[in-house]
Amino acid sequence: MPRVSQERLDARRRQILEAAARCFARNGFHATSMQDVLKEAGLSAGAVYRYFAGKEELIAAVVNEVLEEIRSAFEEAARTSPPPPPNVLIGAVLRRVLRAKSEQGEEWASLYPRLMIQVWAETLRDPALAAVLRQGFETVRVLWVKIVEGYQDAGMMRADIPALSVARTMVALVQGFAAQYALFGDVPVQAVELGLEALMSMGGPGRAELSGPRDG
Amino acid sequence: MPRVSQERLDARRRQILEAAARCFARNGFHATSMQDVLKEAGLSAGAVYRYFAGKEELIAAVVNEVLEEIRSAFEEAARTSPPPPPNVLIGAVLRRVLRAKSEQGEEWASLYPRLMIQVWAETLRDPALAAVLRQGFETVRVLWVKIVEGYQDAGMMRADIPALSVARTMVALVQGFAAQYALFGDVPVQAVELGLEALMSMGGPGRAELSGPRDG
DNA sequence: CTCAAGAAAACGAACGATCCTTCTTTTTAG
DNA sequence: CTAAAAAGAAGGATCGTTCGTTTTCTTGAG
Repeated sequence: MPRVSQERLDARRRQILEAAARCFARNGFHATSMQDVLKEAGLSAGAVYRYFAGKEELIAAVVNEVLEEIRSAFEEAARTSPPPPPNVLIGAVLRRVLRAKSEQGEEWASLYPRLMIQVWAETLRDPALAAVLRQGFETVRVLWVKIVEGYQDAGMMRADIPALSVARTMVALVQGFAAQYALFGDVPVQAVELGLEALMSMGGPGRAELSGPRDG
Repeated sequence: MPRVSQERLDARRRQILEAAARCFARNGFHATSMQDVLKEAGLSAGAVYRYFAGKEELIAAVVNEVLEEIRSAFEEAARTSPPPPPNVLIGAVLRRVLRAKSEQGEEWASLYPRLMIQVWAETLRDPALAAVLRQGFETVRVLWVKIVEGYQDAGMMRADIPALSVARTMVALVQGFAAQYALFGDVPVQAVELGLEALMSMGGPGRAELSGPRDG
């Protein structure tokens, strides 16, 4: 049985996957050709097609890895006990995603944020992927809703606002900052942490006077 | 001079542009073929190529329209006097972008959010577009920094945090919510407004005790 | 008002290029 | 030495674009 060792197979597979991920992060799924991936991986077509049935499967593999990474970042941050305030929580998720370069030490810090945007774009044209993403966000939201309810029960936050809305807002903040990071790169995570902290310091504008910066 | 009337030419051009926008929002820039656009517009290749030199120019035109729309949404909201609190400001931007369907009454409410994501994806592979986007966000941030400084000067917000960080955070919130809207569709703008209002009610967690949900 | 003339606008088949994939051959590992 | 793994040229399909032809629309004369 002259087959090659299993770790060698796994290594080849990961080599291809990471090369594809770099290409996709650079040019998107549909603007990168198979030959781009082959060149980036330093392999031939025959080699790659032994590990992946086609381009779609390659895309799916990268997408799944990205989603798994992001989902786990949200969940790990949510597992922190006691639950940190929102700005710290959001900072933790972002740092986790940014730090998660390739499995090995890798160059590009914004690889996952970039891939995340590509995944979003792909989600718009693939209902099945949209369902997966929806499910993932649902899971995360459930976790974060509990944390928000914790804030409210402890009297740290107004309790007359649905926790779901707050959780969605916090997730949106993570998404938006990650997008900024992917697009412009030069944004420290501390900026959101501080920015949200400042917003949190504004105190509820009561229920009636939303528009007056001063009251008379 | 038997040329056709100018409005007819403009109408054709917009017909093509809107058809392309719908296709791009549905499938992304590089996964939609020219024939997809031709079919959506109900025109032939010869007709389309009389108005646009090629696919790249078509993409550029759609991209510019999207960026213009979003930029103006940010700027119009910033022009409100007196400056509303952050949650209202953000809500205004989002409602403006969501309401801006096609020039004419159109079907898809999430057309611009969808295109925005496609534009982000394209930005990752086009440095020139990245520069344009960076410039646009820079302009918006300047406007919003002034508003934030207004909050701080009025004593509504902690003044020891850079206004730039707060502005970036608010923009990130808009971006993130728009992304959620494009991806899942079923999110009312009110959710962010309320969510941020709740976050604003948390009161600054001081400088030392960030982790304790209760104090002893 | 009718109608023909001419130019612009639209058509759509066809071309070269590129894409993804396959398959035979060569190399490599056990 | 053998079978798996990798190579790389070739095939079929699709892409963006061009270009010769047809249709449409404006204009000016009758």
